[in-house]
Amino acid sequence: MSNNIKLYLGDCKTELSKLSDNSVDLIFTSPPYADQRKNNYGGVNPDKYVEWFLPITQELFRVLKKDGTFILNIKEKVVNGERSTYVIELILEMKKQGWLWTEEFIWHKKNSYPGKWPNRFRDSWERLLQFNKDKKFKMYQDEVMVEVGDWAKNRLKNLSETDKLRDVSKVGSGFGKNISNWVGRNKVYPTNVIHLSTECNNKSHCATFPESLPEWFIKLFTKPEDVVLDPFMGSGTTNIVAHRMGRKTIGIDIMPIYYEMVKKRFDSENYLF
Amino acid sequence: MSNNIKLYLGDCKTELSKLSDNSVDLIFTSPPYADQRKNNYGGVNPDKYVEWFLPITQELFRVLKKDGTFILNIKEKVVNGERSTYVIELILEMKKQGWLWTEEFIWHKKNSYPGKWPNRFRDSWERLLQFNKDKKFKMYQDEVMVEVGDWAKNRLKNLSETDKLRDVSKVGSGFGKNISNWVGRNKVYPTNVIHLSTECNNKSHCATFPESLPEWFIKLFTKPEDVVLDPFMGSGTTNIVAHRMGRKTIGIDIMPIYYEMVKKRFDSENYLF
DNA sequence: GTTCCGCATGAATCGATAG
DNA sequence: ACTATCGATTCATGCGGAA
Repeated sequence: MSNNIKLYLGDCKTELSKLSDNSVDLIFTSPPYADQRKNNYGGVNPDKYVEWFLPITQELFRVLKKDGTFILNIKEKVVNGERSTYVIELILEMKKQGWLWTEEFIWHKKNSYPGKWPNRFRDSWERLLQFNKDKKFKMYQDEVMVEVGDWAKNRLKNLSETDKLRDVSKVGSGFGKNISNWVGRNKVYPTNVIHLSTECNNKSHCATFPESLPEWFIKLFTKPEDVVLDPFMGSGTTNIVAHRMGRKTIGIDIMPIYYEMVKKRFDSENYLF
Repeated sequence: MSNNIKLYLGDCKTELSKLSDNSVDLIFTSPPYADQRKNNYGGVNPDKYVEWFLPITQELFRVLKKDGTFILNIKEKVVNGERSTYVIELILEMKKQGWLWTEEFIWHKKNSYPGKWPNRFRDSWERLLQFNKDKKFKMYQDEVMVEVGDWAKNRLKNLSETDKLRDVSKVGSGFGKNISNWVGRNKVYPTNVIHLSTECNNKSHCATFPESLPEWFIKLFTKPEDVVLDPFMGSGTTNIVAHRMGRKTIGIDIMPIYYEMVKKRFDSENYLF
């Protein structure tokens, strides 16, 4: 097996204990949501979810480097007509473990699950919670710049001298001070809203998120040779993408079927194994 | 003053006590964010925010009709590099008051202004928390339908007779039975992600949200003659829009300057006052 | 080669029915 | 009463075969 790919079959918490302290640059994972994917994972009751997850986040805290980042993709389900609170309770409990809740990205799932109900629309977004161990963390913003949108083209092309010179926007928009820096650029930094569709085609391995989702965060928070961990590997999207991007990667899953599937996927992509 | 418009100058909690129980159909508001708008409201310390807000949500619970809805536009601020937790703590405390946290809409601010920070991107979304007193609440979904995506335009325009007549999809795709229902349809229900641009004119009153934001929720949760309340009126966007849409409206603000401004805005739109 | 069309597939949710 | 299962509902996407 290549030293750059490490796959573990077993309980997440147990397998994590085999990893060294401060050895991981980025944790990107999508744990089984409460009561979802029952067929594969047995399901976790919403009431027990926080209690079940906290020992794992404790281990993740240990293995993450001081300047590393933990991105948690999660969404609370509707129970009895109401949104469950296990996600927000989890945030509060993780803070007690020492985690800093630094940001919340929104993943807008353009092709959300269809359906119609008398008092609810389709749920078409998920949380990408960012946690860190320290206020200073590695972030390579230039790696994820995007083509400038039309609004900026229009907004900037007729910029008045007043606009360019004023120090602070009167309305506190944050546009004022450095506005002239933006003229002539065609790339801008993205926002904390990510628009992607899910990919679930006729393939045997149906990922819960598209490859471009971990790709975006791997570019943003790691450099080649850095270590990317997914403690709930599933079909291995995070690991495959990380490896393709020249990062080292670690994957853990309790289901033999997923463990074997990911091994096969690496083989089929002609990676040493 | 028209009986359809009631504006109160004073402390939110005090003024709310003048309203009858179960008399409001929709509460739509954007309270002063913690430590923000210091000049206008004196600012509320993030640590004290929940404590400060809970007596108000208690009164709001009292005045809201059993089948009414409370939409709370709020976003936690970043303090010392970390997201504050007062919003999620507020949700948990409001549940203890009897509120149901039924949904969380995302307002994607499409034209949030550029800016650069070393470890943070532009924040281009806000929470719109939906609370209800009862699982059964009024919701007029048909009022907010949107244009169908391209897929339907292409697929359905030349629907074959076989498609129109077949009872059950041969392969059980789940779409077969009622596919003929789609012929001629060009509107679909929206999702819980709302895409709107911010409006911020150079006027002295810079609205915290565009008119289309309260408009969307007023359409969704009320009918003409229903009562729409904004206990943190500010520049009065909610009230103006509600009145324009034939709803009764109640606005409260502690700042005389806002109170007078909203009165003037109603006057300038030639409403009886 | 391109475009068009059939089709399967979703981290879903509600209400009714069954144990 | 309380939980488990099932059918009905809905729409964006990419694949693959056909025109």
